[in-house]
Amino acid sequence: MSIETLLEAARFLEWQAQQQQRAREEQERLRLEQEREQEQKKANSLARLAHALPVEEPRMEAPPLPLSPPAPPPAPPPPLATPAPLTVIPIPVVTNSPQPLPPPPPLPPAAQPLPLAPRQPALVSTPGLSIKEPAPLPSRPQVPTPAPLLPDSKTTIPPTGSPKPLQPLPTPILTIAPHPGVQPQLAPQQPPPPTLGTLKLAPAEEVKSSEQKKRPGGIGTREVHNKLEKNRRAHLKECFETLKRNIPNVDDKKTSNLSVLRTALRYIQSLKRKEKEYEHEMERLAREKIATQQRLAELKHELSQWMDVLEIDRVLRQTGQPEDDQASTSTASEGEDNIDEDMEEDRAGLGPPKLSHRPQPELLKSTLPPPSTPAPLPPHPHPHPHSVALSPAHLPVQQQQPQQKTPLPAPPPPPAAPAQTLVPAPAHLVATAGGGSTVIAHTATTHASVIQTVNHVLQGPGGKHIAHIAPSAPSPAVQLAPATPPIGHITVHPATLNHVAHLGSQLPLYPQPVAVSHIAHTLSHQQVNGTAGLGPPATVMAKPAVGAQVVHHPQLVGQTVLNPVTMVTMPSFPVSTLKLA
DNA sequence: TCACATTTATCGACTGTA
DNA sequence: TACAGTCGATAAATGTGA
Repeated sequence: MSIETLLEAARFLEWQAQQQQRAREEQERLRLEQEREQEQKKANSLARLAHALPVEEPRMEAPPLPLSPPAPPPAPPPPLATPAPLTVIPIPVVTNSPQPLPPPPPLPPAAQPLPLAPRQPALVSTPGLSIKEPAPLPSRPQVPTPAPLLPDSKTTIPPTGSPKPLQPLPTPILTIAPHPGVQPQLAPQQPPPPTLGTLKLAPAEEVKSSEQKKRPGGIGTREVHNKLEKNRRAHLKECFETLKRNIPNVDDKKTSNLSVLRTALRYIQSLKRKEKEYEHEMERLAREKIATQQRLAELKHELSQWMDVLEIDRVLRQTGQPEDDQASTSTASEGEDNIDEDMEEDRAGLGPPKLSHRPQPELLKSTLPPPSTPAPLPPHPHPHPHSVALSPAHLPVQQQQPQQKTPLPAPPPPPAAPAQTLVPAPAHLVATAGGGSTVIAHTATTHASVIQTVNHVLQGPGGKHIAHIAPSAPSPAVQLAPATPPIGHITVHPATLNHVAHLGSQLPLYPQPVAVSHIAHTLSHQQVNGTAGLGPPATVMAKPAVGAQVVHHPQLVGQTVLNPVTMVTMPSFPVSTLKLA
């Protein structure tokens, strides 16, 4: 059992390779046979036809049909393809031969009323000759077409095992129909060429055997059985040879069947091992591919974020450059002159009508991240420059400022500020973010602490300058950007503060006085960057919402305020986003 | 030439299928 | 139940190396 299975398995593997070779051989042989038959035909004159018409005609017809067309060149290709079928066919041929024979017309003359006559030739001829010659003819045309090994192998297996397979063969191919009748005839002709050792039986003996065979329990059955057994052994031998051919490094003749089986077993096992190895390799490569793709996606995502940041910076620089000059570029060295200028600027920037003209989109755009990338910023591995401004690290700098109390003059309510002063200064903040201005942005819930910090820095007499920012509700900034998504980072511009102050005065949202403290004109970018000397004394402007107010902190005059402080109330957003302690 | 191994042939029994 | 096919046992034939 196991041996056969192994044998078949190995045969299947090899069968493909051998098919072509055998097909060629078979093709050539078929050609030779056809030619021979044709020659014989020709040799046999029409006169002979009278006697042998029945016998010869079938021969001629049968072979010619399949062979004639291929004979020139074509015949070989299809039939040749199936070597295995050859082995298979033989067995079926024998079995079938008896049955098909009776029907054919040629038989009647030679054979008696009994079917014995027809059977004998078929039986005798088929066993020996049929095994290789007759079978190949019909089978080849069929097999070649089904190129795939499996089908062939399957076909081959059943035929060998039982006659039934033969029937399928004839059915599929027209050639088969003639085949059964022809085979018996072919057998007699081919016996000489076949060279199969099986043909020991003389025709006469065959006849006897057939007759006896018909007798129940007679010798004929024994002979038939022997023939069948011989065919079976031949087929088995063929299979071993096929298997041997498919096994590499096997001597053609010095290996016994047993050694062939052992070698085949080892070979199959090695192939299985290789297959597993390749599968594992494929799995590994697949995993690597997935990991690489994930990494690529991450890098792309990161790159896109950076591109967004760079784009924002670029826009800010383009739009905020003037503001830098006006607001942050001013230095303490400019002295109180700057204060006046700032005041004027602030006043100019507070104009409500101007506010409407103010390019809010730019402001929003500069101050707020694009809607598309709102959330990512906080978690972003690389903190945005703006976020640096929020870093609490800046607060100490402010706290280090001299704590001098300065009376806060009550400035008159700021007139409507021109829109020009509202130039968004995010660029300024960005530029100075590294070590410059500090923007204190906070929500309503956190602003108090910020204010305290500022007050601490600006501790003035009476603390009148303390800014008070509306605790809740949308801040002016929010109003500026009502539809803005949650803010990931905050950028504040003095001009915005102006807006805040102004809006705070106008909007009823803040019943309480709203003030924005802005410490500006401390250091220019250059100063911050160390490219310029200390500027004029710092000034602190407190701009109460109700009645724009600029608070001048003389205590900061002459002080180097590295981090201009601006405070603004931002729309509420997760406290976690605030980096302020 | 002999011993051994392998292959081939034969026989009987068994199994599966129509 | 008959038939076809398979399998195991046995003997004969064949091939090969000492």
